Amino acid sequence: MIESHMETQTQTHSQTRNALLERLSEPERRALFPSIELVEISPKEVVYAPRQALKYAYFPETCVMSKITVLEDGTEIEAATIGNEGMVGVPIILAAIDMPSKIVCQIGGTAWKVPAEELMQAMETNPEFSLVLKKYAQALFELLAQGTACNRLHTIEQRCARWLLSTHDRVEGDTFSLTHEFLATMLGVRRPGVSLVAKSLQDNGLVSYKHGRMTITNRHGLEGISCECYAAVRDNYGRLI
Amino acid sequence: MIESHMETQTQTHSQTRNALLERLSEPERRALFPSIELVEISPKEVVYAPRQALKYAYFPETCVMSKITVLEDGTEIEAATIGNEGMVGVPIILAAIDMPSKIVCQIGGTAWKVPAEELMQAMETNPEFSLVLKKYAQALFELLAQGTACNRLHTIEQRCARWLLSTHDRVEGDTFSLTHEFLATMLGVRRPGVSLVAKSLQDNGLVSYKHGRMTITNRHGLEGISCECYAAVRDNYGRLI
DNA sequence: CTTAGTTTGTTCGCTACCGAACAGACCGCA
DNA sequence: TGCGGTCTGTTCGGTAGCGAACAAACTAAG
Repeated sequence: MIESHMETQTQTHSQTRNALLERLSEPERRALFPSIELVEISPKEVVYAPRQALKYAYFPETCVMSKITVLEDGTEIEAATIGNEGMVGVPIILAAIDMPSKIVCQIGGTAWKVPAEELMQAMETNPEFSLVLKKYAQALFELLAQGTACNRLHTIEQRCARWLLSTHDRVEGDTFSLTHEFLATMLGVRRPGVSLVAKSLQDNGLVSYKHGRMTITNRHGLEGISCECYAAVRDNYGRLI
Repeated sequence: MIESHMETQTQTHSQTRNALLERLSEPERRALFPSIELVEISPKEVVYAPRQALKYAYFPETCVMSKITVLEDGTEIEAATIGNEGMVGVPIILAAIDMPSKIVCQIGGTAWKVPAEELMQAMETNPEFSLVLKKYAQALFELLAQGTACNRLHTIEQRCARWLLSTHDRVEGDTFSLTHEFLATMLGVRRPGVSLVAKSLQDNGLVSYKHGRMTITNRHGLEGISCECYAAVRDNYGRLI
């Protein structure tokens, strides 16, 4: 449905709006991924539950997903944000059939869905694309390493700003759906903690929000508030890809 | 020097005491890694500074290394522990020429040193070994994801116990060199915080220490104190390798 | 054995954040 | 237009851990 809709609007998928897929020409994409499919993913949708078989990789276009660590008591906390700059399913290229993490959709939107076998086959047949995916895996690897430091050493405000910036980078426009409750879970803090910070950001004109809609009104200001982790991760990605 | 010493003691290196290298037969190892070398690494030695060219991979035998995230203000904090179960240099197999993290030796000992080119070549020529390294990369990947949650949500005591257990797994015997100061840096906390916890562990007979020497006296007890992250990471490694 | 350097013990006041709870505001739906 | 559910504002007391500082214990080297 979405597929045919897009067909008429774009040049028969010559644009994927995903940084990794864009490294392939349209004929290469068609050849490597005969079963590729554009799907719509809804907010809160669980794309992969822990230990669920990794049958597909997803290359986000306009959606944003999160890699979530789930603890025994059910507590969830975000480990990584994945959007149009990357892919869900790095473990597939590392020969895993499943993973302990959970993948949840943060911000609804579209993503390209590719069967795991086709992805693995593509790694074999196309060395250039294989290289791109490996470098993305490396970027994600170092993102997680930065996250361990960030979660331990930075304040809610800093991490909140970081999260807003990296989500803003991945969505269209300046407004997206986001509740304090949800952000609190992602950051691993209490909801009132986020509310307090959010109010302060709004009072300072950096963001504006109302009942589940967040708008970034001053990116530059947020960058000043954010911890260095935002820039560190972005720059490392830029160096690699 | 170490090389010739070992030659006389072991069956000409038929035993590597590294879980990953052990997946190769001795002839395979000789063929794949003509330049492999057993080296001694000293405590506190910086094996890789941030952004230093990744010329060698290291497969620890008796040493224990740490992947460290370095922040702009110079603060350091451990992201992962690497010992005889794994390797230093996963980014090499992900086509990186360097990385933002730092690699430091925690506990001195021996490691097998392999030129990056030989490792990359081995990935090409030996699919089974390539698979093992990919799976280890995946294990490390999920270890970092667990670490983001752990650093945010678990107490000093829990993380302290986790660290002691995972180091204990990687060294010979129950005693190793470790100061509170050093452990505090690894965990990203103050030194008195560690001293307090350490004293409590000692009072409860779980460990015993004096002036830079730590002895694990009750592993089982430590496992009870530790957060779930120790077991989660260990089990995930076990499933993969 | 002495001394200098390292390691550990312990204290202080302070702050960020927690867990819980409740009130008010907003929004979609009947 | 009102009602019920969702979202945000705000408060409370409590605690884990911070930063700084200093004292005591140990150990190695001369």
